[in-house]
Amino acid sequence: MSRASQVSAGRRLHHPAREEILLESVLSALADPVRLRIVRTLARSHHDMSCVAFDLPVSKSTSTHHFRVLREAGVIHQYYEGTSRMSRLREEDLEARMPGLLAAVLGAS
Amino acid sequence: MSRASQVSAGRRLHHPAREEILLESVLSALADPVRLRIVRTLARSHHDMSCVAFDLPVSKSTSTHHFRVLREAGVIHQYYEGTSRMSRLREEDLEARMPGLLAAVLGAS
DNA sequence: GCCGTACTACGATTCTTGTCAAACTATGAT
DNA sequence: ATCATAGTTTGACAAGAATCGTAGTACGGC
Repeated sequence: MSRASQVSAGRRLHHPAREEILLESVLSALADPVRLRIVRTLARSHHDMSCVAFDLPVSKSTSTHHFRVLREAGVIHQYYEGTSRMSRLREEDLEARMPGLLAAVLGAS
Repeated sequence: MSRASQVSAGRRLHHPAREEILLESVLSALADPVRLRIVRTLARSHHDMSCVAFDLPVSKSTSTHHFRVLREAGVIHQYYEGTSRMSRLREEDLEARMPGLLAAVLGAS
């Protein structure tokens, strides 16, 4: 395979465009305790985080699953940096599509 | 059975107290299309509605199920009026527990 | 090239959820 | 008492979601 491919097979990450982010998908994504924890941690940290930095109470493969759900719902953006996969909240996109939602979720008890 | 029981057996409705309303349960409750529709309809109507008034695309028993999920999550309050079961949004309780959430959900595209 | 780290993909399992139909209960009207 | 209306309950089923372990891939360093 040519060197033209910047990212090797199996390393492409799908993200919905801003307009494709759906309320229901976001709500489902946030309705899980593990994923809520990920989102809260990301919001507190103020910088992108690799998956290992989260210390989640589930196995690695389950972690991967939850990050994928968040990414495909449009809640987080992920990109590779070396062997790590970095995550950050898509705050602006979420604010544009459902104003106040993220703040309300993060602010709730 | 004595006349002391105001509401006959099988007609008692459990509602969580305000402090018992949990973010995760509310998010799960709102993450379903049928239930979101119920909530939006209630929010628009500005008065309590009986279940029949919703015209949902599901069977009666499925309706019952969805109203129960909303009630047990603390999203709606229900009470009997004749043979009807009336519903209303618990807007104040939701606002107290997770400020801005309901507005954000209702306001989203 | 080889190794370790970080993550992915697959398959299996188990749990939960949405759905329905059928039978039942409660209420109000006749 | 009978009936119609409105909703409940139960039991079943299918689909989906969360979980795991194992095996695999990608990258960086040696």
